[in-house]
Amino acid sequence: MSQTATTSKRKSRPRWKRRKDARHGEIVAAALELFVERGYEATKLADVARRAGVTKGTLYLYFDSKEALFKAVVRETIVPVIVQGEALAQSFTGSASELLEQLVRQYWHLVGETSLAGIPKLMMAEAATFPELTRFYYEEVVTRGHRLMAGVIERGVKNGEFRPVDVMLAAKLAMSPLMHATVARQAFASCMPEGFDVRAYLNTHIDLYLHGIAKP
Amino acid sequence: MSQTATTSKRKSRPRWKRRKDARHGEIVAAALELFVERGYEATKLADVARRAGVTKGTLYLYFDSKEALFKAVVRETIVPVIVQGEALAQSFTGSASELLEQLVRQYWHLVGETSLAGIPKLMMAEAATFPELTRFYYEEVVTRGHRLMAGVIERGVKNGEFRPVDVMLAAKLAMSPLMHATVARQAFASCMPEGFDVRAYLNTHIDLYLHGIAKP
DNA sequence: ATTTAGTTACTGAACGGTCAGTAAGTAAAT
DNA sequence: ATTTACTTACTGACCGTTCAGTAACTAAAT
Repeated sequence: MSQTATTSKRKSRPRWKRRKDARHGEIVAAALELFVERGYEATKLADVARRAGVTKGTLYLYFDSKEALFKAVVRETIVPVIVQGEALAQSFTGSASELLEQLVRQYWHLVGETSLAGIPKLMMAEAATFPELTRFYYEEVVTRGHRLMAGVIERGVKNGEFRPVDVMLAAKLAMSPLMHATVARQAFASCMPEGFDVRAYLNTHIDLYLHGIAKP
Repeated sequence: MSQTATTSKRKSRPRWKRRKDARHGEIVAAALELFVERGYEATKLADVARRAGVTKGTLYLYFDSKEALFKAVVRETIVPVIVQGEALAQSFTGSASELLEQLVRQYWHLVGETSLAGIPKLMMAEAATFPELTRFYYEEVVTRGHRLMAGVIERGVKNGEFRPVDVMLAAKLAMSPLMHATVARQAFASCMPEGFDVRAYLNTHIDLYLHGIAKP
């Protein structure tokens, strides 16, 4: 114990910095990772804090409770994706088939292969525990996503590309292989050594689906 | 307080009964319900015990630990379903299209609308926490289910009913709308007042899928 | 039949580790 | 010198697990 613990000696760069603006986002990002990895209950706030580069007490300067942090994670990370999808559909000028394919691929690009892929699994797992958040998610993400896809299919039905179908059901069936792949990949990642070929899976889905719905 | 608590007076029926043979199954059933409702961590053994009609201590006469109980729940409830599916495929004599439709409907009959519907959601949610159980589930349920369906599709390809496709991918795509519906219904039950029409969903899936894979 | 000695399924209370939340104190910034 | 972002040390409740004790049952002995 020579002089290590002495604070008297200046010069050593500060042990921590004040970074008010950055903390919120960093904590949410850290929490997202851990909630996805371990689930809500099994995630310890001390671990979230460490991964975010702060200590537990700091979390409570930015979030009221563990539950509030969880809700922030879901609300702040998922909605932007839907907005992008809606923007794509808005600006697209090609056929309904092409747009449907674009949306499927964009979903995978923006969600399936990013850290957001954990959110659907997380919501499924914790839905019963947070009814109010679940309603938010169901309306602002699930239903909104289905409506987006239903609009595309309706376009296709109206212009004669697609058979007349229940557009809402057809929309759900266009999405469900994506959703299930997203969730299953999270859960069974360790069981799929060099995991299953997503590109081929998406191609086959698009192929089968468009054949299935196409007018004969 | 007339004479209720007196033990001196015989005739009052016993406060509890010895029912060794029934306990195991009753505890597993209670645990399944609660694990599905609340997730593994949030499920308290005291609640499991109460629902099973015993006390906490009794659980430890039948299971070594909370984790052991969880594993027993998954292993003992899900495997029989696969066995039934394989039996159906074995004995079936009609076309591949008809068998595929039968399997889809039977899955929903045996899993989707029974208490077993909670298991897939549970496994997705807790997979990361129990790697060894997850491997078991992935091999004995997921992969086995996919192989079953792949066999049916291969039949259809060989006898000319279906287009030549990657049978394993096509199998996954036949199952994924079912799996996703199973999980989503568990999670969003409260958000779907008088929930979505499963019969129509299945019909549309079968229709779109068989049109998609049929030889032109 | 009734007593009695023995077995075991089950209870209930207590223990000890864990962790969300808190508050007093410290150091960075202005 | 003052403010405040952040740390550190602490608390209280919760819950999985344990185990000494008890009540239900069994059958041998009378």
